[in-house]
Amino acid sequence: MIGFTVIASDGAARRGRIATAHGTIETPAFMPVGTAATVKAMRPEEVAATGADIILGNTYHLMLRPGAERIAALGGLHRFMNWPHAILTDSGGYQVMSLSALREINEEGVTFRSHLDGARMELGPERSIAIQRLLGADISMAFDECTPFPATEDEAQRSMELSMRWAARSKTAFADRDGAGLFGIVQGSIYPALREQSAAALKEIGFDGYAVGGLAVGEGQEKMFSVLDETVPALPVDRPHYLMGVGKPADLVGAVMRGIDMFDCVLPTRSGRTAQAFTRRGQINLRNARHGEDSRALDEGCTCAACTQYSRAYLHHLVRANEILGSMLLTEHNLRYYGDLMRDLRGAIESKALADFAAGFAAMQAGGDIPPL
RNA sequence: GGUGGGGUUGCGGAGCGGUCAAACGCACCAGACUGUAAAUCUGGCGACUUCGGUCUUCGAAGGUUCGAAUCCUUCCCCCACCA
Repeated sequence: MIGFTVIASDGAARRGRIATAHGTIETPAFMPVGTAATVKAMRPEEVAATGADIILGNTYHLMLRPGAERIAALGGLHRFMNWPHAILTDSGGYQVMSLSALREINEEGVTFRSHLDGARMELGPERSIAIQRLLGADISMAFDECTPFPATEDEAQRSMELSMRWAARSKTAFADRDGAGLFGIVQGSIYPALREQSAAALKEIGFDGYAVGGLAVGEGQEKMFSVLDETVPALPVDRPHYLMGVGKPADLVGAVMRGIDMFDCVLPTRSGRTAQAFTRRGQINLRNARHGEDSRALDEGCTCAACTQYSRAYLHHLVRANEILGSMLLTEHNLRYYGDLMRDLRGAIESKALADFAAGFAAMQAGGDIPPL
């Protein structure tokens, strides 16, 4: 059981708090992704300093290496990776899609061939929940299939219904405890009727929070928003709403306005390693030659180390030279930018100024980067 | 001075009579990344182009041939070993 309190709202947007065994999560919240028990290129204290109250871990990756039992024996994931704050673990459902070439799916669950060494292993609702318990997750996710896109309505329905049966088994397998919760995941691709059925099925089972999955998989922002418009109102208002795997800054703003409270996405961390910076003026590729002699800050409105202590020219050099510090600084900046964006969204909701904030945000993003020197 | 090996599109390096504007790697110019098989992947990379082609390139200059980066001659450089 985890607590959730809505302390302010603005339109469909909510400003809330989630209470877990490892601290409070201020929502709307962005959760950096730490798949393999590390937010890549970042030390945990640096991750926390970007404003993150909670990060993600991954059932599939951690069961392969180093193994859930080993992590449990070493005191759990929080202690293992030295992250004292909250952790949400993904169930492995995303890997059902992303590793589709390496798995077979049936009613019972999924048989994976390890991407590391080819070994066969089974993962289903019961095992996934057990692993998340061993890891010590504050928020566990129901085992689901992230429906690929595009999917016909028939395919989406079969996939969603399987996920709903798995959701019920996940709930049964979950041992409720103080400060820890289990979230269900709405599927149904881009079909409103399926989304509605899925939400109803989950509500019937009863979860501590409700996630929207199977989005940002190629359908486009407009379609994603329209699915949210139809889906979020069908979710219990007194429980957190989590949009899985999303997204770009503009996706977050639009989704918050539609009632989403939590996000996770690899974009800020992965892009940090591929020279892409998210800034108040939009996306910037630090690899581009135009930054080579630019002594200005990456984002003049940002207080992170990359922006206050280093120039674009230096970041460009680090990236070109393939230096690890480049990945570190850009990841830190991206996470800080995401953290700042969420902080500002929370403030805007509190002061009922979200629409204005969103307009200002869009104008800044559309304005583009500062002109080259 | 002698013997041998070599000079290829920014660099390294294939090619050794036609299918060569010339493999591949790097560098360079861009693009993509959305519950992480990702410090990854994709495209471009002589010039011009009405996108079908046209033109100029493989140290230099001559030559052989229907045709030369590839064969011959001379010259200019480089490397290794021997004096």
